[in-house]
Amino acid sequence: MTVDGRMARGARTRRVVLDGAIRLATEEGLDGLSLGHLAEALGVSKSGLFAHWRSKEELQLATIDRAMEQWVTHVVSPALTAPRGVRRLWALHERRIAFYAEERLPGGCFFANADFEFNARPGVVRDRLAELFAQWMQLIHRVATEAVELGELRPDVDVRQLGYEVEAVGLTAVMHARLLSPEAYTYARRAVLDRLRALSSDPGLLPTAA
Amino acid sequence: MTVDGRMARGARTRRVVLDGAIRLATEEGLDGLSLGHLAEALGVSKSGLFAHWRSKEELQLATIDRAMEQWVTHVVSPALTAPRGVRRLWALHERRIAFYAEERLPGGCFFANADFEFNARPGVVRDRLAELFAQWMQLIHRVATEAVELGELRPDVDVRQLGYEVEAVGLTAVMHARLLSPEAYTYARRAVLDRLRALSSDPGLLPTAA
DNA sequence: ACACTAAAAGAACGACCGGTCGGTCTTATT
DNA sequence: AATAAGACCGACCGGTCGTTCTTTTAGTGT
Repeated sequence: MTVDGRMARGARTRRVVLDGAIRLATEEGLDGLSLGHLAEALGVSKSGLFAHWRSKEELQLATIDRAMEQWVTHVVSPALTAPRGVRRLWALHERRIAFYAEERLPGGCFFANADFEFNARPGVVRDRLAELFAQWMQLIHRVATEAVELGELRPDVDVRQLGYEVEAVGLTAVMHARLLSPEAYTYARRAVLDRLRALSSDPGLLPTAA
Repeated sequence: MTVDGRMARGARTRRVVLDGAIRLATEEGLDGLSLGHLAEALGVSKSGLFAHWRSKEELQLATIDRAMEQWVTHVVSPALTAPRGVRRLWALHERRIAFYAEERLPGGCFFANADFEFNARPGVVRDRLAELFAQWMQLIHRVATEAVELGELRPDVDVRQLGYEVEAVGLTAVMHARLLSPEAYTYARRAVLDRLRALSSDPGLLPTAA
């Protein structure tokens, strides 16, 4: 198995550009981001970007997919090491808040920002964001359902309702923390922890305080 | 008391322009909004806008203040007709969700969108948004505190924690409803109603179902 | 009728936008 | 050694951005 050095170089560039695009997009918006700024921030030429993506929209779609890869790496995968059930649901929320609090991205949450930016802008970018959002909610629902099936959450729990609440508390955290007070992270942890403990058949599975 | 027709005309124009700016900003973003688009949508000239605001930033600030007036008119004031206490807190949330569900604005919630757009953009616009956000949270805290003092909410309720949860559930509703499913409004109502009923000394003050 | 004032339009500006083009350099194929 | 392919650049395109300057229009007071 030989590696084509040209292709490898291109792949490396694409990764670097997309990571830069994610960072810049959290600050300027996914659409507000200009190719000139991006190229300048990365020390490449604007036209060089078009060698890898044929339009700004294509670059936006690639950026979204790359951001999801990062999200899976830093949030989803670590959470999946927790045992199935209520502990995994808690881990998912806990990891998300931790990811925000680490401030790995300069402008908060890529998806939260993009979802609010594009929820009223028809087009393929909005559609892709909606699709990934649906997948994310399905993940939450699945993990919650497992907790119910394992008997760790009360059988009358509405997983859609619970999923909405967990998502809402998590989504708000970054913005609230950045615009008003970092205490938001504490509130976000406690809100979900208290809720899950209240719905648990064995609260001992969860930590006592956030 | 005589009215100068010229000034009255100017004031009317300002109101019309700001209302248009609010609507357009929910779709294109408060910064993404261009003066050309705004002028065209209103059937006025771009330069005419500068007769009333000296820069785009000034217009953005005026738009924010006008949006807050609308928010007070449609959400806060109606909610304040409810009796002090837990019913008023519920009314505040209920009115907010209703305002979203009415789809009075074409692009969702002006403040939610703007807060996510500007939370990483230093400047006077961000500062003004943060200030209004703080005031809004203070209103929630005050109404919740009244409910505790009246004995309608359990005395050990942390109003900051509760306020965060109410705000999170409300903030998420529009985006979730628009991007994924209008059921979000139902979840948003039930989440807060269940929470308030659970913390109430007399759940009979609140409706039984959302 | 006239001067005065505020509102609004028109034309133009430099800067920047997304995007195209011809070309160079590097690497792989034959 | 010749050829092809991919990565990347500088120059440039038409168009739009926020902003300014000049002019016209509409309404007020004498």
